[in-house]
Amino acid sequence: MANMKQIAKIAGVSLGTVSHVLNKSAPVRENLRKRVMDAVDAVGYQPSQLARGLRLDKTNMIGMIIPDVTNPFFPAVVRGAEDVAFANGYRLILCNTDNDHSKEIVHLNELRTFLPSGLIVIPSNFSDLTAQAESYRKSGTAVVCVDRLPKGWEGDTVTADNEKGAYEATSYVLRQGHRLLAMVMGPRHLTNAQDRLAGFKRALHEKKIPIGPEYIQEASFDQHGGYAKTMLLLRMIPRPTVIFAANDMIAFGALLAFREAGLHCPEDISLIGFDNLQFAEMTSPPLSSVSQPGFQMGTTAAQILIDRVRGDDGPAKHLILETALKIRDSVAPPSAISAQKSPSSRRGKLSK
Amino acid sequence: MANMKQIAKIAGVSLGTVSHVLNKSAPVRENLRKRVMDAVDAVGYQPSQLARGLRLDKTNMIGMIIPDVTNPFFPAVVRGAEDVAFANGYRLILCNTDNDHSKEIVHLNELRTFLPSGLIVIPSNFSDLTAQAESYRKSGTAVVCVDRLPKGWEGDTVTADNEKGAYEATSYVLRQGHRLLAMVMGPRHLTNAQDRLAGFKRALHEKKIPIGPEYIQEASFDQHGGYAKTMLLLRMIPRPTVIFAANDMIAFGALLAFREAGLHCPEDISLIGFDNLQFAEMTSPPLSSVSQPGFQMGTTAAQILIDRVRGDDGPAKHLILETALKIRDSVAPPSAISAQKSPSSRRGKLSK
DNA sequence: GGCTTTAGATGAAAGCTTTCAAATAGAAGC
DNA sequence: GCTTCTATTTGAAAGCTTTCATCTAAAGCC
Repeated sequence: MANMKQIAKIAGVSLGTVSHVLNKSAPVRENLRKRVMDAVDAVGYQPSQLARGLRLDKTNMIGMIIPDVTNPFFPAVVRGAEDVAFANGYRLILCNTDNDHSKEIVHLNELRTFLPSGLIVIPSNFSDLTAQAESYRKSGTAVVCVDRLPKGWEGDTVTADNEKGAYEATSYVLRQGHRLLAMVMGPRHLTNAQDRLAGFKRALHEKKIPIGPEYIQEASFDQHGGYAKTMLLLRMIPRPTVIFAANDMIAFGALLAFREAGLHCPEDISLIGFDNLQFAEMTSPPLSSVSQPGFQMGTTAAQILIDRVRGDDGPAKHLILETALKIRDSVAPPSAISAQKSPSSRRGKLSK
Repeated sequence: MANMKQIAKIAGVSLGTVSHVLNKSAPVRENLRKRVMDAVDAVGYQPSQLARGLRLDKTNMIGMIIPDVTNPFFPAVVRGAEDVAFANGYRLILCNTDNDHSKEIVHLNELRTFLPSGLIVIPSNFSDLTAQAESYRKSGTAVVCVDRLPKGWEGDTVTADNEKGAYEATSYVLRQGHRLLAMVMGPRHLTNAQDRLAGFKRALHEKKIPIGPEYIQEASFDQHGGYAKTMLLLRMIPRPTVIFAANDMIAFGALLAFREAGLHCPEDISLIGFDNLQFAEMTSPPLSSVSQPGFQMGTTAAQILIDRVRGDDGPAKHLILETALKIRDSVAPPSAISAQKSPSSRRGKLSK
């Protein structure tokens, strides 16, 4: 591959001049400039990002650390980030942690040696990011945290309005007449799971609807967790008339559980999810869900990052993006249930 | 960040010795080795990948170029690749092309300047990869092509057995008694689309079932394409009794079209997909589909790449991974259709 | 004990860029 | 035409690693 030295030779100028032309770091007379550019075009020269990074103490790379690309919510975030990164000349190094904070640490340590301009992180469980980010920032690398926050985090964040989204979803099922709600929440130590729970509770509280702690089940944010905990909930007496799944994967698991229990949704039991994955509209029944702007979370995070790289050193930013309730067919008024299937004994409890 | 010079100073040895200890590139007496390692541990030294890459003319990065992470089939491939890459000390730079070959070229040109060890590419439409890869290989960078092949490609490949998978799916619907088949194929210029079409045709040919060209519709590999072309097929007379969708996204589009046309699947019309996406089991009805080992395609590609980097210079490898037919509920015998809904006039044509 | 051999350790160079101090060329002024 | 600036241009150094030719010191041999 061609290097600047060769360009300099072809153009008959010094190394420094080539650099100045390329970076506009000093005025260069037009004729020289042209000779340099011609040489660049002639050999298709492209500067070595490695040498550049080494010299500048910073590369055009952005480390993107996420739990798992295979989890359907994350690709949109990644894509959003890649889009604005790419548009601004940055490239993404993708790292999966599997939510394992020791794997996260490995990535964090290794990424440092690439001198990335910044890091976009969806923290793992029990993430140690706060401490690590400190040292990153010291060396001038921006870190922005997306979707959920590690303990003690005070830096830039981009999250969805989980609390409000959950509140609205819950209010919606309440308006549909449900009074016996259950939630399959995400892992308690995850801030987004906490916020969704908080929104759920606020809506209930506001309408003075009591809920027993056994109607709030914790599960991992996946189909398996959703299935298992829904099974549990279905056996409770009285059985809840609606389940709020803390994300769509959990909701899909719930749907599986419904199917296995011989319950029809929404006739026998209603369900509402969170994330509004692409497939929510394809399920049976189409799943009502709180839409979360994954792509936009990615673009926003990347944009903040790039602003930081370019010198913005204002106070920490905390962007909270709006959610939107997508109503489909998985929630029906509970009256339908009682009318159709519930034993009257349960109806009594329901109406209380 | 600490560098080797500091380690050398702390350990009281020369720069070269530190390097030899770290890389085991020369024997070093135990006491010195220990002093070096202690110093390394003390400051938490990690070698600069940039300087290393610059010196070695090769980094531990692998460029992964795909159409779009947001397309549900690709994350598994990415994840598979990342897993074995990571396990072997390599890192992935993720690039989305949106199937735009000019964007692909930009990535290809830029990635070069990182001196990656290799490239794993799912080529874009009309990809120029063949020419570019030539020049990459000249500079010692391995390139392996996944899922589909660009024109004239002769290097390493990892693909699914698209032809056989499609053949088996088609044979299956044939065994179910269908005689009036239609296919919504993928873009004709994509090798995987071609292969799936070929398998489809082979199965028909083998059973001597004729098919009019209008029953084979070309669509982009997405929901929108599937929807539009299915709508077209539904209007044909006679109407096909089963649609083979060249991938699950197309199948989801078809399902949407069915719904809109007021047709029930599989009672009124059967459907079979390809990819066996995670969500195929959640659709209504659960979608029968040809399972493609996306994750394994990723791991295999990365493994081949790493073997190449480590010196394997044997002839080009062409790995073809097995597919498996996942039978769910979207295909039923056509008799049910005729019995239930078809006007008798159509039944006559069907039986021909 | 003196000399050869060899294992081990060292310092410098190279890989490619940016930047800074220093040098040069051209222009302006008289 | 010569001096003094100013506007450009230049060459070298630095950033961090690996590697190679050299050098040192210890071991082996007679």
